[in-house]
Amino acid sequence: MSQKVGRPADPHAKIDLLRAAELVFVEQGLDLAKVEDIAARAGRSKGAFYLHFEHKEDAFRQIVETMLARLADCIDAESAMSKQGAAAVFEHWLAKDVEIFEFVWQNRGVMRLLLEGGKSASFAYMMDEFAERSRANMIRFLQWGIEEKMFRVDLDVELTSLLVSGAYDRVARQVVRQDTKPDLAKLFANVQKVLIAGMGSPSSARLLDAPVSKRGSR
Amino acid sequence: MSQKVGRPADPHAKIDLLRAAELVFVEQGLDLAKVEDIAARAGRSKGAFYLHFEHKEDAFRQIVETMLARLADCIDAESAMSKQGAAAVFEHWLAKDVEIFEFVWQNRGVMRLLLEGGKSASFAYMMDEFAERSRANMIRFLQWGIEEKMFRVDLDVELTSLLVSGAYDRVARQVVRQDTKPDLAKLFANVQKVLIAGMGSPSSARLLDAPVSKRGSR
Amino acid sequence: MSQKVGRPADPHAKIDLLRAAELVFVEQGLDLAKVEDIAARAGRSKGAFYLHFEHKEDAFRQIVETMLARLADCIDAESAMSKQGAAAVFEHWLAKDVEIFEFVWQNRGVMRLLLEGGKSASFAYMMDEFAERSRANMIRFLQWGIEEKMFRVDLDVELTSLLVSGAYDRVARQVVRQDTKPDLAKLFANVQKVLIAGMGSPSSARLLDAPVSKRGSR
Amino acid sequence: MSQKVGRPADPHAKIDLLRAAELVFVEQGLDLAKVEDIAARAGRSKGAFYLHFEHKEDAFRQIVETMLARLADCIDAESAMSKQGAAAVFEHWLAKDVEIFEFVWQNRGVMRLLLEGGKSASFAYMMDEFAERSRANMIRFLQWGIEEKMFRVDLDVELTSLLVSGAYDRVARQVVRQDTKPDLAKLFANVQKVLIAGMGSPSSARLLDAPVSKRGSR
DNA sequence: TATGAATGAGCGTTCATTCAT
DNA sequence: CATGAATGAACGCTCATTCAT
Repeated sequence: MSQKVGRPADPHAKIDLLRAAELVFVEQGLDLAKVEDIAARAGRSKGAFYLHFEHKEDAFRQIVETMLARLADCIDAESAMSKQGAAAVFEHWLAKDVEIFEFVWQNRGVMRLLLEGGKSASFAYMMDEFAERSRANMIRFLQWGIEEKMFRVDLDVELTSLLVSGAYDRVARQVVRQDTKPDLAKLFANVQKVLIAGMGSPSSARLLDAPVSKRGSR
Repeated sequence: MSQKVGRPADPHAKIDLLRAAELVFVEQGLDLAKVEDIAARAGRSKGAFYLHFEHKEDAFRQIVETMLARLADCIDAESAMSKQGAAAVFEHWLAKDVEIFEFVWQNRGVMRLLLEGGKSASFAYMMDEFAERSRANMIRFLQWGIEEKMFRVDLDVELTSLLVSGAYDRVARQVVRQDTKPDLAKLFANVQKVLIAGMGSPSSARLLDAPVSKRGSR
Repeated sequence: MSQKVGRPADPHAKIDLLRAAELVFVEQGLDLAKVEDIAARAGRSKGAFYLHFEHKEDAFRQIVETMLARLADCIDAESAMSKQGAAAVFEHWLAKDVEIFEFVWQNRGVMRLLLEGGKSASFAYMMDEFAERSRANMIRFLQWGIEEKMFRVDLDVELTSLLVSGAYDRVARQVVRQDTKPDLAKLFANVQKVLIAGMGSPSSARLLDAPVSKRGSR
Repeated sequence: MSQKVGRPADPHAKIDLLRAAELVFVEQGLDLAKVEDIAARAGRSKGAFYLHFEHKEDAFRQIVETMLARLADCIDAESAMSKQGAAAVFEHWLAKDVEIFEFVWQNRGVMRLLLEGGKSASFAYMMDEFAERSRANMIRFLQWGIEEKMFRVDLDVELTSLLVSGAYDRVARQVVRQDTKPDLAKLFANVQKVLIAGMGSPSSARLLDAPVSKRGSR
């Protein structure tokens, strides 16, 4: 039954290495990170690193993919679109934002790496794919919201999705740099307000409906 | 005071080198760019490069700083705040956006490098500084706009400036990747509309004014 | 005296490993062969390898030494010198050649490795020792053959042994590369003919007896 | 006229490196030779090595190719086949051998490397090609010699060329190992004698003409 | 000033060998 | 005896920077 199994694999080895790798990648970026540093930080040998990863990029990919997959789960799951009534939708949307950014905060090391471009050419595609996916998500949501009369009928969906995801992006960048966890509930309640109501006062908003050429005719 | 001016070397050398460096940095990223390539592209020698720059990063810094300085000029110059009336302000704001993004488009190579993290560590700080500065600018503008009743009195200035600059950021990222120049005037007219009016339909907007606890009419 | 014999491990282990090692060495050469490959091919562990061999080179040496020892046995055994009459000697010599090259053919993998330099430094000495030994053998044979009037009395024994062993060497190299077994009997009958009769026509041979200075009848 | 040429290339650099490389390759074989050793022996930096060679193998190839090309020139030039009369041919052949082995002696370092298999898998092909070429040369010579009645009419050309080139090979191996230059003229006069006259006494030679089955019928 | 040859630190990866189980 | 995880020395090659001319 019991196979001769030799020195049993240290079950912490890979985890230690991944953790150390995350730290080093975050600090140095993929290209500048030294495998030796990673191994040393994990209290392992360089050889141990190559026992668990094909090469440096492999470790990076594993870290990033794992995190993005979990984030994607978080984002996709149970859409606000099933809710009845604007209030419920907004409430759910808010809760979702809080949940997502909770995750972002927990993983702020890698998230920061990703948001700042991976500091490396060859992995931008991961972030791009993810961004594409999120934006597609948002476009569906906006279209549904328009049909539900929750959003303005004349909303430019493409552009809005771009602006909104940009806005979230920046919030994420801000959050991942914070040393203390911000009050996410409050933060996103406000974000929602700004997004939904816009910046303009009622009079300003009305102004925009006039064609550009007429505006200056004060 | 320097008596001996003489022939100050080939006055084009540095310019040639900077131009070549920009191309190579954009193509390869800071880390992967080879000084030799830069020199060759400039039709100069490697030695000449070190006659004009301390080291590779120095050239990069000069390129980026120059560009950001010009962009900052573009942004700061003659503020919308001097205008009378919302319409005029919006018009000026729009013109400004177009102008800025015209510049961004012209310099999309380096801009892209910056926006995507330089494909390199350690230069994020430049972008950060620039972003900080732009955001300060925007905060001033928002505050002024609120006083002028152009923007909602209850606008969260800090947060809005964050969201808006994030939105612009993303638009910039989109623009620098395009192969053909987008219609900036149209683009930013729409951006303005979304920003000012928000996403929500009137009823939605009203809803947000109620305290969270009251929203669910359940 | 060792009291505890017990079960002396798997008695096949070393044999399996040697067999596998031979295959891998032949395929990859000493330097490029990986201990891991050898172990895997033998269906054993890397540790097992080091239980039986000091190090990689040790296994290689054992393989080669074993083979050369068997080949030496083959060569030394029951010399032609005991035969009566040139015909019997030649016949025996031929039979011996065939036997030896039969062995060479059977072990062409390792033989090739050796003949072509082991694809590796530092093992030439084995081949050298073996060659030295064969040549000594041949020198004795030549001297005996001269005494027996089988070979020319003026034969330069040293040189001839060199040339003949070189010739055999080359035949061996040729044989170990073949994909199908050559007709050894025919091959070595011809070899014998050439060696004994030389290349020259009778007139040419006579010519050589004249001193160099006299040859040109000019 | 005079171009700015920077630090002029040290004209000895490549030569020094080639010489050093030759030594190191001869001592260690291609695989075990360290670029660092080569550079150090040449009194140059590692970088200098890569200034002149693509990679280690490139240097090896240059050394070997250069030498084989010169040797091939030596071998091909002005064939014995143009001579009239066996005496003249043999004389020329002898002179040629001496010339070739003079060259071999001069280049005994690399020659030894080659003859012993390059101690490396990947360059055997060079030696093979060369050997093929030499043998083809010899086959032509043997055929011509047979027509000219210089060689026995029943000579097995294929086999003889193999044996003879093997014999020369071994002589070469012997020569390149010597510490003092052997008397090549004397050596090859003897080689010629053995090759032409064979080893056998006249009676032995006659014996071989009988079919194998009849030999033992004394 | 300008050149480009020369330098050498630096790093990813392999694999023979060791050793805890 | 066996196992196979762990170790770390070793090395080819690159390229930023220096320096002789």
